[in-house]
Amino acid sequence: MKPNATLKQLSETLEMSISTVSRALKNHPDISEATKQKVWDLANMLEYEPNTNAINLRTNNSKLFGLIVPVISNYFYDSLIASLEEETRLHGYSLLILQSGDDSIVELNNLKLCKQNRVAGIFVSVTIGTKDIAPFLKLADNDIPVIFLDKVPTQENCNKICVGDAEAATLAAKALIEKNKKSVLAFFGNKNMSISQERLEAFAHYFKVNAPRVKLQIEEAINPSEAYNKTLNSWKQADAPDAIFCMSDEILTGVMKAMQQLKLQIPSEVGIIAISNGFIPKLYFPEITYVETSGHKLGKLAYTRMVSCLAGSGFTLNLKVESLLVEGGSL
Amino acid sequence: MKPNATLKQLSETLEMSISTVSRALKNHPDISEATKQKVWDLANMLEYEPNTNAINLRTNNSKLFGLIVPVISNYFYDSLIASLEEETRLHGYSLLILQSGDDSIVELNNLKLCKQNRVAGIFVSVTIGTKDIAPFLKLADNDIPVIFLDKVPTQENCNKICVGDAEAATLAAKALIEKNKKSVLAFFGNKNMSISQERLEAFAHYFKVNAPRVKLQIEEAINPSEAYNKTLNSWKQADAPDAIFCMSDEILTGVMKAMQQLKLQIPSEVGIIAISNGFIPKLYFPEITYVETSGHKLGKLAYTRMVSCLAGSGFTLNLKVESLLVEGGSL
DNA sequence: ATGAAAGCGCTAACAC
DNA sequence: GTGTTAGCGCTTTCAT
Repeated sequence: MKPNATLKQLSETLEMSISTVSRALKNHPDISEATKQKVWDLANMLEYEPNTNAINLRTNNSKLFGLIVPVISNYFYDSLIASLEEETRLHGYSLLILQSGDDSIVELNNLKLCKQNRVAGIFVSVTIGTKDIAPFLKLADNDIPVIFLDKVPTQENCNKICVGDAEAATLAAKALIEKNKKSVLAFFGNKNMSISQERLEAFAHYFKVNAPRVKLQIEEAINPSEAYNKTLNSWKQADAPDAIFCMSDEILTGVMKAMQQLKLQIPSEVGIIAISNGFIPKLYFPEITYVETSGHKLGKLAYTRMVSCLAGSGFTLNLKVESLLVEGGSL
Repeated sequence: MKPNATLKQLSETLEMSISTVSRALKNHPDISEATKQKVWDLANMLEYEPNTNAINLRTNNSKLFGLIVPVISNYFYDSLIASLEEETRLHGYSLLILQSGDDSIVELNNLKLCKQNRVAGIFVSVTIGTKDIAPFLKLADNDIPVIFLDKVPTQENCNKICVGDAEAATLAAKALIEKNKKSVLAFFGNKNMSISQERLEAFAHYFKVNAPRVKLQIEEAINPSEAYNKTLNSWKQADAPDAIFCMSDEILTGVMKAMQQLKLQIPSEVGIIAISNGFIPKLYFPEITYVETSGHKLGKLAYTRMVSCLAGSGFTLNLKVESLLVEGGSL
């Protein structure tokens, strides 16, 4: 067990003061080239690595962000996380990633962990059961920015970055109408989630205004198998739909499984469109037409917003990442 | 900007010494109940949170592990990471997750970050280009265990946890033979990766020994579209295979896209079997039969091994997570 | 150009 | 049962 090298150790063997060594290592202009050289040589030889804990303690700030998400392994979050991790790392920060498992108690514990680690800022995608966001907002007192991502609270006075739910749903509705679909089976997720509500409202509204005669069958599907079963049921009825809209990848997978079972031809017998991150739609033939809601873009945007907040942006902002239609061959 | 509460602050307003406060907060038996009560009350009121940096500095150890992976967003890693994060967190540790982007320079930088943060141990899945693992092995000098995961180096003298490549491939081969398949198209990934080599070798060997008359067509597919194209090509030939083996999810997605395009009936016209984490196979109808290589199990096993190492297990170990056949309806 | 010294927040050995 | 003290590794002000 060889302990890590320290400034003290370097200073002793070099017979210099700790401050000189410290300055040399950060290329302080006051230090002579000769001294720097000696210091660097020994530091390299001993594989000196500065102790982040000591630095953070001394300087009272850290290059660490916290990220709290319901779960890492998910159609959407994995790309969001990947993007956020990369963005922070490339800017000299690290990311402490914590899963809440969609449990608000765990979420609060994770928040505590972030505080104890004196993170410089927090990104959080709240659980479905998070009612009280006061614990998060209180961080503002300590100048710790909090950026809510994707699953955001309904309150107004906070920084939020989300997918443009209404915009995405509207784009999908528009595409369906343009393809002249007459009977659309539309799946939305858990009714209690704002994401479902907003997508549903915008979707239904667009049809009402622009194509009131299209038959709209709205269904709730809280998981793939529910989407699967409800799709199969629809084809047991007399008048099957000529298009299906899937609010999420989760739903899309269930629907597509049913499509395969029913051996339906896409798009000739039935058109499919989804709102998605883009990975799942590309698994099928033909590839599914989808409105992209990019986790990657969301991560980048969130980081940018964090930087502004750190720089002292006083107000709160509600940002949306733009959606766009990606044509597959399914509609 | 309200700074965080400190022991000093508490001790001053309570007119006690810092050590008393510190002891009270950790329920040291020496401290009277009355004192503890007072301390806790104030601590709660002021939302005192111990400063992890100070603790780590003082105690010279941290409750932090590092995890270095090529990429977070991946068929396999996301579940591995999720499992590892959960496991560590439930045991009081945090996980610093770093992506190398499959770049060995970045990987080395990430390693440095881990050192600077004085992590208690490191999990790493090396990049495809990582030749020299000396920088990792050197951590043993500092009593920092290193556990290689999944993508492991070929050297022997290190702790490795991987999927049982040979076992998984053998199980798949066995299943194909039992189903009496006569002509198998088998896809393997990048030939330079040990994972491909080991799976291929075991697979081919099992056929050679147990069913030498089965026609085996071995193909390399380094991404989904290559698997897709080569599958399409196979059906342009006169004698199409009666089964396809996919070494990975990545390959499976390409193959299945081709299946849909060719409108082949599974399993009547062609049987499919894959080695997979389990998510992708369940997207299709019928669900794909696969040999499970679980990222979840791998994560748990890795954590367990880390604990042993921390407890002083001197030797190195090469552990494999068991594979098992999961029957879908595709074979 | 270099050094001395204080102090970040905390723990723990040693007093009493 | 509580207080005193030293020190973890580092930065930074103030001297020289």
